[in-house]
Amino acid sequence: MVAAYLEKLNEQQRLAVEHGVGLPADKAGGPLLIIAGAGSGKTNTLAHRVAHLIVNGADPRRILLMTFSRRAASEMSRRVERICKQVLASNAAIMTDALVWAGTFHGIGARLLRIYAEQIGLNVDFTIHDRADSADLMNLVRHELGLSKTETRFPTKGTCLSIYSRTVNSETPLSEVLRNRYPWVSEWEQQLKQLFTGYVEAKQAQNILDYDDLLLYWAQMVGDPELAEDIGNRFDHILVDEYQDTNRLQSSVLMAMKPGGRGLTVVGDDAQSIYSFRAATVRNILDFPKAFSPAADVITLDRNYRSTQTILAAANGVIDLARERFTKNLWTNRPSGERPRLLTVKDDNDQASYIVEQVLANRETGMMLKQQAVLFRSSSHSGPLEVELTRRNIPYVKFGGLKFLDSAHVKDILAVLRFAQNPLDRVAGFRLLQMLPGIGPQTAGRILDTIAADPEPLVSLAEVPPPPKTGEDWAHFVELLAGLRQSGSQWPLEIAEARAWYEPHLDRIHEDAETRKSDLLQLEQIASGYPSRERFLTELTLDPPDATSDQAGMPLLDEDYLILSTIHSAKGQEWRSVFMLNVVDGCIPSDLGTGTTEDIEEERRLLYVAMTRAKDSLTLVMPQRFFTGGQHAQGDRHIYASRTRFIPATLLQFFETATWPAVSAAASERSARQIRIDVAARMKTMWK
DNA sequence: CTTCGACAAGACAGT
DNA sequence: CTTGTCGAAG
Repeated sequence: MVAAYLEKLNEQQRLAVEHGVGLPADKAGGPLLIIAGAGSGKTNTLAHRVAHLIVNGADPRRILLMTFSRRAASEMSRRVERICKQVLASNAAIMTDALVWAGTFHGIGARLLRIYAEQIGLNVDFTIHDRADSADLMNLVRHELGLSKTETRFPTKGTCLSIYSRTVNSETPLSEVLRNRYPWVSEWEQQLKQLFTGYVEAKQAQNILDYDDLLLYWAQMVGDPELAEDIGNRFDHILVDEYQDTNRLQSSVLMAMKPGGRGLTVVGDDAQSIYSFRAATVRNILDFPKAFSPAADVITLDRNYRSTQTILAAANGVIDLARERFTKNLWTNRPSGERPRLLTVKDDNDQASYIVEQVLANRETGMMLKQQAVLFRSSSHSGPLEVELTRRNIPYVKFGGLKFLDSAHVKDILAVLRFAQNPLDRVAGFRLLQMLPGIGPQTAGRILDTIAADPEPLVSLAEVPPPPKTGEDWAHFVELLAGLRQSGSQWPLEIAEARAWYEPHLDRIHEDAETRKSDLLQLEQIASGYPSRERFLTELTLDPPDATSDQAGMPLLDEDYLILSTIHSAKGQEWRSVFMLNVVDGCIPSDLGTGTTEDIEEERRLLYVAMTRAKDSLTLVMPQRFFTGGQHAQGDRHIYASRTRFIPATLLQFFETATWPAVSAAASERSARQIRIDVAARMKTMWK
């Protein structure tokens, strides 16, 4: 007999859901790997598995569910609740609300570290640095060590942090990382070691963890057998989504928590591995089964429910050419539709015009804007399209690229809060102090040194002699921080105080103060949703709002809007109609950093991921003239691009090739000429 | 000694 | 658009 809520699953999905549930105790809960192809109902299957566990008596508080983003975690919780409702009726909400351990690896790591802080000699009040803060700190150390003034150029702060991060996340010796990924900086190995030592010391002195530390400390923590057992025993079931995009460090953590693999389920698809630049390794998923004895069971979901037969055939064609393949091709029962379009246009302006025209035409046939998406390799590629959409008054939301939190004024306000939370945080303090007139790097550094020596840094701040040229502003600043230090319980109010203090400086520093002020109001709005300053800072750092929609002026949620997204941010999503920009060599594969074969292979998987997002209609657009980056908007540096190497002539059979606009080039040139105003004639009549 | 404004050269993807 | 460097001015 099959429970009603499992009836809609196919045979493989049901096997994955029921695996180990209801078996005799010694057989139950062995490790499980689910290879889930694109559109194979992965999220649904995982949600059913969680629900099935709960319905069969598992304690939801003892289930650890790790996903790639917070958004994915809350989506999963929602689905689990819906499924449980069919069985548990009104109790379902209570049960699934108890599903408290759902989040990203980093988020879960931060929570566990706060719980176990004392036992591992960590100050529980640590603050977390995001990528930019970490890079700034790296830069401070870099200057202190005199590495910024070397004869030949020392790598920039960003590169240094990337090297550090990769070394940590891939659990690989520095020399090897340099040899394989950064050969051009290998001469600096000794200096890098020195820099990284200084960086680690600085973090510890300032009570700061960076993203990598959340995993690294976690891994160290479970390296102790007693702690490993204690932490592992908190959870009866651990489920990990998107396993192909985890790195060595993450898999080490998992293996230490569940050495025998009991209660461990991982889900992923090696064909969709697109995060190796972040040290993710496809080996995790490939080596998972034999990491245990007896080996983990493997269940493959290869039936695609998303795309039409024709779209799937083209996507399969692309991934078939991959150098290494581990999973088989997807199949579907969905009927064939139109073949995907492979469209040639003149340049990126035409590309934008075409997409706007097509999107509007689709909407005429009843396809909401929300059911359509435009994907691109790199955030900057959507520029001309965004201009055109704005001009034609078409609402859109963009995922990926510049973040709300990356804008200077938002960082400034957050620095106020971070400094109040952790006065040892030099990056925040540096940023804050230098906002005051008359204070530069030197003075700021001296002040921070002085107060860091005091057990109550914020109290000693009041005793610092006011810098001569800062005037009134110094008193205001001291007053603000004294207030923030005391008003711990007045949480959402604090951010208003910080804003009130900041706005005069904002006016002084930035031209476009008004638009920035509305961003700050927005930030205050977001802040009011969190219970405390500490939670706000932690969660905002770990899970930044990921669409520009979170900024002021976003379309309301019930409005219709077009989706613009980088391919990376499109992971796990689907739309009826998908357009992809710049399907040309130099763009995909990107001409930056595509030295190695592995890099190229990853770009191929990116194209595959993009194509498999489409349900009914897929259009790949190829501008012949492609403007290269690194120049002003009006610059004219461009390349004559050719079709991406991932769609060689042998694959053209899967596509409908076309050119747009359909009219001849000469005709379009003429009509363009007619639209122009006759400036010369106007000049002649100007003085009459 | 320090700050500050002006100027010239790099940039991807994102927890 | 940011970051490093320069020279002028306090």
